[in-house]
Amino acid sequence: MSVDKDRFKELLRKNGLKITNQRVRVLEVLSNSPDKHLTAEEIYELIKVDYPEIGLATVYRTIQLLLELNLIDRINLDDGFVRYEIGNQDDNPAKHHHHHLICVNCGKVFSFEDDLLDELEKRIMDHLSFKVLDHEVKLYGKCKDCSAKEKE
Amino acid sequence: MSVDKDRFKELLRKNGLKITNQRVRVLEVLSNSPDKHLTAEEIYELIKVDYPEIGLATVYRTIQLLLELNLIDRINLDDGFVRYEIGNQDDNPAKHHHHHLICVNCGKVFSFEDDLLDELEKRIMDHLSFKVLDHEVKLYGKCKDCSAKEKE
DNA sequence: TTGTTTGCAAACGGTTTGCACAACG
DNA sequence: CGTTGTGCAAACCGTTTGCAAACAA
Repeated sequence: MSVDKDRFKELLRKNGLKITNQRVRVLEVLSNSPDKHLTAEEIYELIKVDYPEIGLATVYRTIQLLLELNLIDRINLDDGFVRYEIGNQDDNPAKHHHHHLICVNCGKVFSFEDDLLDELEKRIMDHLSFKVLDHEVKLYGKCKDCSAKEKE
Repeated sequence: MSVDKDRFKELLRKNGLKITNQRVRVLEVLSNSPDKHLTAEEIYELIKVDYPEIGLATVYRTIQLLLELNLIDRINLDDGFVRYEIGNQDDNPAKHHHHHLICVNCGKVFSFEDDLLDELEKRIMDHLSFKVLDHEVKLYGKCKDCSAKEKE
């Protein structure tokens, strides 16, 4: 997380952008809750606890910035909110977003890694001449807990 | 398409819903342009050509209805519009949505079928005890035409 | 200092909703 | 006829934007 922050500051400098308290705090909140899939509003509320002066618009603008710098990923669960999570730690761009399991019962989101899609991408490349650069996979179903509860 | 319409009318009747011109027309437009991934606004405009009295709110309400009846699928390309397309013709619910290839250059959307995900789902079931019911896969990349143009 | 960034509030835009009228069954 | 569906316009709500003040470099 401290590593993140340094990389972030360097990235800002490199792009002629200023290092502000607000920007650092947005990144911090996302770094400190990986796998939480926070909405803009949630990020805003979390920062406000220690830094009440921040504005929601700034959070949105910073999220935009972090997306452009490839530091965070956007997830859309089609529930009316766009969510964000800290991206891959390594520098390799355009590589291996993880996938999401969404419980249709309790709404919880689980992440997982799998390289099975590599083969799918190869197949598409061959059959359709479509060069796959990135992918997004969402699986909907019932999580362990909800399945268990159902049996009662 | 005429088959669709009959099945639709039957479904409406079965659920105590009324068969209206507006409902039939929304289904018709979607049936007549499979693989077009129309937005609500586009559906509205298409119907207005022959039926100018229709209201946009009715289109939205009918889309909602068609989703609940499992006759259409929702696709979100994260471009600010939700899109809709006619669903699987066969009656089998919760089975085999196709996947989407989205060209990051020209925005065109291609559909394809692949059952490779079945294995992925099995793997998840085993490892995470998560029961997968449905999935959504989006692959972003460059289509044949855009790749070709780039070489010039 | 000086150009970038921020907070505020107003605007935006796709979607939903309340209501009186229309029309399916 | 009674109940469901429709069109219209207003409301909604997450997100974006314009602008003057605040601040990093």
